[in-house]
Amino acid sequence: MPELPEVESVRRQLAPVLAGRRIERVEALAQRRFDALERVAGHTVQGVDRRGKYLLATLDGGLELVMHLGMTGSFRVRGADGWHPDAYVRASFHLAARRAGDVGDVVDFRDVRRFGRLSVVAAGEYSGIATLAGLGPEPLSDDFDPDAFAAALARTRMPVKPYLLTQRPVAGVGNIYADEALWRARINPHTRAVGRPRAHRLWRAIREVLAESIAREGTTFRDYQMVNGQSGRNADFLVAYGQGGRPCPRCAVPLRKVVLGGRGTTYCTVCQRR
DNA sequence: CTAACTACCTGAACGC
DNA sequence: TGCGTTCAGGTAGTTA
Repeated sequence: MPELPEVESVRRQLAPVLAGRRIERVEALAQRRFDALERVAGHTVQGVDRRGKYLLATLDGGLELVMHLGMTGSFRVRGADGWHPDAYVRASFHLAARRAGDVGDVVDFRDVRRFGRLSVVAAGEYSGIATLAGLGPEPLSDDFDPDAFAAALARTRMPVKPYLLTQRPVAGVGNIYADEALWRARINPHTRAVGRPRAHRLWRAIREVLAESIAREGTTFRDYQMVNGQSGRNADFLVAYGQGGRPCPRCAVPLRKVVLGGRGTTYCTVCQRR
């Protein structure tokens, strides 16, 4: 489901729920993608940050809870916004009460397809999470440098779109925003040699499409929802992703949908020439 | 080390 | 209605 704008929207709602709270215990299914979750018990969340599509909760005692929503993951607070657990809750975090006498909240992790990941690691120790360890720069920070990005695109021999999806040249771009940014930058997704001028256009387009979507709290098609259960509002603004057959907003030629690197890919054959 | 495949899960939508 | 096929916003493991 979620790419950077969706994960950032979740982070903004999850951080105030978890920050400063002690996690008393976790109930979790024994799942391949859950690791050392029991270690969070008794630790207090100091803050919730984000890198790319990963949510990172810093805990006291030098621990860190790494969370990835996969395709269908979401967090909900039990009893809030009409949420009651269903058959797809895979883990539940029981938080200590804020004050003596209060009832502690329960944060549920719901994940239909079970591609989500929850791991407890020593703070900053990402060697067991290869994609996070090799993650590219944050696209909306000063660490995302246009010349370094151009150099990375020049180095690879992969087509540009699958390369973006590896998370190595830049963090947080998935299938939706790759199609949107390539359309905006007028770059064909199959291109293997992106020169400096086009790389700079793509650099800008990535920052624009992500920032615009964050402002609308992300793109909802089906599963993605925020901690309050609401949808993002960006779906109505997509011009490429999911728009195959519809006229290109720039040149009116029908957009083409193909499979590239195993992922559905939509682009304009006229204004995104090879 | 890179790049190409395949595997992991489940449900919704679609074709017959 | 029922059944089989395809697709889905993402990695992670294996192979060449």
